[in-house]
Amino acid sequence: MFKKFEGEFEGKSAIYAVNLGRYSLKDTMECGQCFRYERVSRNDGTDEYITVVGDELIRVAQSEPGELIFPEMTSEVFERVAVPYFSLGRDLEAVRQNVAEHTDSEWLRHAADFGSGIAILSQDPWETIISFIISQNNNIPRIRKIVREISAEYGVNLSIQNDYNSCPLSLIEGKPNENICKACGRCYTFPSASDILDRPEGLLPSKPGFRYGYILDAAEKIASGEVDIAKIKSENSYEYTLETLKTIKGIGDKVASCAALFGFGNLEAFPIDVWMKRAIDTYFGGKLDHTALGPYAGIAQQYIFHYIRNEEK
DNA sequence: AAACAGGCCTAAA
DNA sequence: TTTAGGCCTGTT
Repeated sequence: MFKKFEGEFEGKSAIYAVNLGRYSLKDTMECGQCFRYERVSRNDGTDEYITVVGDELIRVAQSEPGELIFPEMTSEVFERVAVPYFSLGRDLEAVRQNVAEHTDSEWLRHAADFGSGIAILSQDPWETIISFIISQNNNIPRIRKIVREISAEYGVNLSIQNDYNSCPLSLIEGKPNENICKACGRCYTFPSASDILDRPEGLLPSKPGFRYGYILDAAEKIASGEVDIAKIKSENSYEYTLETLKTIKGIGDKVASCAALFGFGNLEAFPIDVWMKRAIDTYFGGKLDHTALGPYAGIAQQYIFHYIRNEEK
């Protein structure tokens, strides 16, 4: 189990989380499960990630194995936001082992070892739904751009509100500036469903294309309660999550299973996209029964995805 | 410049 | 029940 202690970082108070095993901040943030982070190179050669989780602007860096630093964070925010979001309580080695026990594939066991530093983030379900609607027939840089622009259009600028000096451009400019921040767009909260319904045309500048109607349908069904996020959570059933989400226009198996895995904590969810199809064809003889992979099948999916994208090439 | 990008919808067999 | 086109936009 990880340990927390309060310390200093660059002359300011910070939270340290240690004893995190093989936790890899880079692999966790960049394996494709989230779209709202910014990587900033620090003077000491390490990378810092800046992201917005709910109403909190989060800075985090990994300076050495098994240790994360959260600069300018209070203990309260750490416990309430960072621990669940970054899934710090999960024993990653136990997950890797569980996946290894559920497969005969030597290749998968190797991929699991390679990706054992990946943690599944606990992202906001609504934001996850919209993000993965946007992801369809799209590439990652553009997904990130659209999500960022929607946030800047509707959201609250936490950089200014909290008087942080932590957004990438403000570090250069000296302090947050409304105009610069609007152009940067990286420190804004994500809008609620009703924010979008109040002014749907605010989506247009980000050019979501044919996904525009899908986003609106999701906003309508969720704002009206026709799709009830709290109920999906309390049911805690992968099947129920999938079937409910798929009533939203523009959500099929792939998008629904991504939202289930990354937003609702259904760790047995196994999203199958073009990359997974290729991997299954190449390494599993064209068929893979993911239900046999156990309670962490979704993490096995991340191992596979991460491996083929980072090791093979 | 045609094809493709971490899909889904609709229409037609 | 399965299959083919089309779809916004941006990039190569």
